[in-house]
Amino acid sequence: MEQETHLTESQPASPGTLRPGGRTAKVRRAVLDATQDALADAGFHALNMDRIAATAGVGKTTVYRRWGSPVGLVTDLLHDMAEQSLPASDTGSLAGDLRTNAELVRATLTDARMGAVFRAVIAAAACDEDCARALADFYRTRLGEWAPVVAKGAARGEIPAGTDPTELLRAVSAPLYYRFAVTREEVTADVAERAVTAALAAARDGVFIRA
Amino acid sequence: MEQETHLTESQPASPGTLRPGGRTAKVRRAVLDATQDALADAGFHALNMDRIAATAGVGKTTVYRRWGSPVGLVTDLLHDMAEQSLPASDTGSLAGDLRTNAELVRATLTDARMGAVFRAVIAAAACDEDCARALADFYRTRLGEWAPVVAKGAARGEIPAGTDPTELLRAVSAPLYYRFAVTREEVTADVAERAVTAALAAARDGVFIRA
DNA sequence: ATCTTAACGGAACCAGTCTCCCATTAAGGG
DNA sequence: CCCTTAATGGGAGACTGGTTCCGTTAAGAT
Repeated sequence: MEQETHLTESQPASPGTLRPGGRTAKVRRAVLDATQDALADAGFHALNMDRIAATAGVGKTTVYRRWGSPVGLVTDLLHDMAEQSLPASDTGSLAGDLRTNAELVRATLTDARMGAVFRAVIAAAACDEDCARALADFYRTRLGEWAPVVAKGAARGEIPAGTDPTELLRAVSAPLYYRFAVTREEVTADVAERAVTAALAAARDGVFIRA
Repeated sequence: MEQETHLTESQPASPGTLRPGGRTAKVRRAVLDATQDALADAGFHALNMDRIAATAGVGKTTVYRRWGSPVGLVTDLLHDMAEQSLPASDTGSLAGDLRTNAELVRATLTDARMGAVFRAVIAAAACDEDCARALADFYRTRLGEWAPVVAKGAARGEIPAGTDPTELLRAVSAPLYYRFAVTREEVTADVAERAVTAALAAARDGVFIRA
């Protein structure tokens, strides 16, 4: 809603888009870094615009003007995270690739810093629609990066043709995130392994064939 | 942390435990109802102790004293929700029972009121350890109620003996909650159906046999 | 090099939240 | 039925987080 506010005022565009040179970019970097730090060691509820401005070494007016609110910060952080994509693996077998994927997700969620960030992001998305959209985009991007892995597996005949790649990938991630965010159980290597095995078993049975 | 505060003071116990007669119980009921209403139509970020007190027709001091903070309210609401258990189904086949379970979860998450409550609860749990524990307890309870359904299915030979009941149930719920809380995709009947089919396929393959 | 103005930053200001104090009500025991 | 005291309730005051104003800095154009 802050976003809307200054758009409807006399401002021609949202700040940072018209003159995104050195200073503006530096400010954004500092603020997003500070945001991630804050989320990592205090969580979303403790996210405070004022403190972010202080640790980023930036005027708090700037933070309020450009991001508007704590969820605004998280939303932009999410956009930033979506931009820096990391490539999918290629172990030669679908099972191997999915195992790598699951292990990557597990490592991220288990990592003290990244785990806290993801927790915060999920909480923020539960509070705000814009943030929810950014989160959805983030995962759409991530799943899209891994989809070719599944397609190749299908081409090799490891799973039936017509299997929906992202559907299989979701099946791998779901048990990990479910434990991480909902039941708050520990996400062990065992859980990741079982997620892969289960998803593959279902895929072989043709459960994920696109309708 | 509020909880701790008045425990360490001169108070002998937390309020409401020593004299839980008519009034105290009535206050709790009113406050928890108001909390659920507030979560349903404004979300967790908008949860406000002051307003809760007003709509519950209760002094705000009472709300602060007994619950301390918004997460405190949600935590207690969660305990309350865990207490009112609803029984598992018995359609005669494991597939049927799991389908009922998945459909129940889907209906809950899709329902405007309950969906909002669950979203809020997940957000709150991401912010606070006590609340996280309460959430974990809630699901431990729920899964425990449905475990017999799986055991009976195993006894009937629909899935291998030694299958971990709650593990199978988690596999059914995970894709629904993953979409609901993480990727924020729509939780359709189709998704629920596929979750059941996939979980069953994996179970038949012995993926969920207890180590 | 100079100019225009987008974007930043400091400080005062305002508002909504929480806390504390003390009077009032009623639960549970005799 | 009465007494003790747990628990509630109203209101004043403090505090923190957010907003606005206006002067300053430097990006991008000429």
